[in-house]
Amino acid sequence: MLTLKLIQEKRDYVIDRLKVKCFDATEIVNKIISLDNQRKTLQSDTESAQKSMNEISKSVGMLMKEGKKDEAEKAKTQTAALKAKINEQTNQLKEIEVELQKNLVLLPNLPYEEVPQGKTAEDNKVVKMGNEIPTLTNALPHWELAKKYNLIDFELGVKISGAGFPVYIGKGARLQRALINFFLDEARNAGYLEIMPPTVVNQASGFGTGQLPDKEGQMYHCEIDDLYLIPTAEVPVTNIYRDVILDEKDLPIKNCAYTQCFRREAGSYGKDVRGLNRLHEFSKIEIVRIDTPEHSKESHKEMLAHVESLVKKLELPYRILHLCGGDMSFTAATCFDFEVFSAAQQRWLEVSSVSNFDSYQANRLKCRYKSADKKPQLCHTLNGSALALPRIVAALLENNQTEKGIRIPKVLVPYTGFEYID
RNA sequence: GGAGAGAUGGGUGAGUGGCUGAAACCACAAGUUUGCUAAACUUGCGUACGGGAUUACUGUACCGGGGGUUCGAAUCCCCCUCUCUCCGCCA
Repeated sequence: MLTLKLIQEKRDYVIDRLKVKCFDATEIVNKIISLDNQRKTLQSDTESAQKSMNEISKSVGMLMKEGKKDEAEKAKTQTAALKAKINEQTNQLKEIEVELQKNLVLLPNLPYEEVPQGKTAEDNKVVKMGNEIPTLTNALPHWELAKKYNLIDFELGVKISGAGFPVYIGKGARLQRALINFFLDEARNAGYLEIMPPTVVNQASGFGTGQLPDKEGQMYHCEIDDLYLIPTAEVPVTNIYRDVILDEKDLPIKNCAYTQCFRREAGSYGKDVRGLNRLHEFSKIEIVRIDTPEHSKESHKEMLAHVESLVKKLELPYRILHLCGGDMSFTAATCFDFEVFSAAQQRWLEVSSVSNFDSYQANRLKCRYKSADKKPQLCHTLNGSALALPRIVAALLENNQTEKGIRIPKVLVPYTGFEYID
């Protein structure tokens, strides 16, 4: 969430910036400012009452010690009214703070200046394209290829779990493992520390990264234990730094993690969900960075370069989109999507989203850093997929189908141990 | 699942009603000394939100969370959560 300080000091700027996200913040911002001002007045008032109270209490102690019982009793009688006042005001303060908090979480993150104007995915700006789109004849979509070569059994998944939980078999399973190892190795070579986090998290973690309370319905929830299955490794890996004050010299922190990801995808159906296009469970390697405000943009560039190197090495036709204000997520300050072209479906498939959250997420997480003799200040957090497997697999299968089977990109062969799926 | 113990600052850990935002030690930072390193010594070292010339300084709150008793609570009482140990079960 945005900081109070920013809203107080740059009211008009905040409202103006949020217009890029097609969000009219005027009302909420005004409410927040008025609540905060009330809070300040009330707080000063309450604190001065508390001060008097503390002084009286102290004097009672002293008088008792000196054996002046009568005077002590007399002092005690002065406290009742004060106490009532303090109680009442403290309750009011709490109410105001709750209300303030409620309003604060309603405001999306401010988009950076360079974010394109626009409302929908149509307005996203293609900033780069790479690798040739292959021209295929009689190309099969990946779900048919998966059947033909016995790589993925979707029906079996339905039997065991339900739609959206495919079963990978033989070379299909090995391809998964190869991609996971390839992506992790690439990340490690780029300086990321490998983490293997839990895939089930508590409420506090869900709140920290912003899935809760707004996107509650997107996560699987184990009610008995009140735990959530993670929709992305971002959740556990970023929450490592919840309520943490880091040392400036430890930044930037660069972590990566492979996890299974679980998404309910409530409400989506139709041809978009065919095959591997949209799943309830899938594998993803995520890169996460914690950085200083001064360096986070540089970090973001490096992450984009890393993700681009992956799709390049996999020889997949790709394009990079700078998301417009309206299509960006609630929490992002700027975001680039990577899409690969799936030649049989003739569609671009999103395989990565690389975002800078500025201090928005850090403010929720209370993730701060400290330099020499300065006060702690909020970090910037960033993350991106590097990469999500299913759509990569869809594109690999479709684009590389040949007469003699499906060709594995050179860079993956050491990982798969085979050059063709046939 | 059964039984017990515990939760204090970055860490270890003292503290059974006021002089405790909190001893001591460790870690960390700055300085002094020594030819370097090390050692020794000195000093400093929590967070949040306020007030303030936004420097100095200063107020309030915070000892797992919430409530209560009291003029006054880290300390007493109640509830909750979590952690640890032992037993059982088990990958």
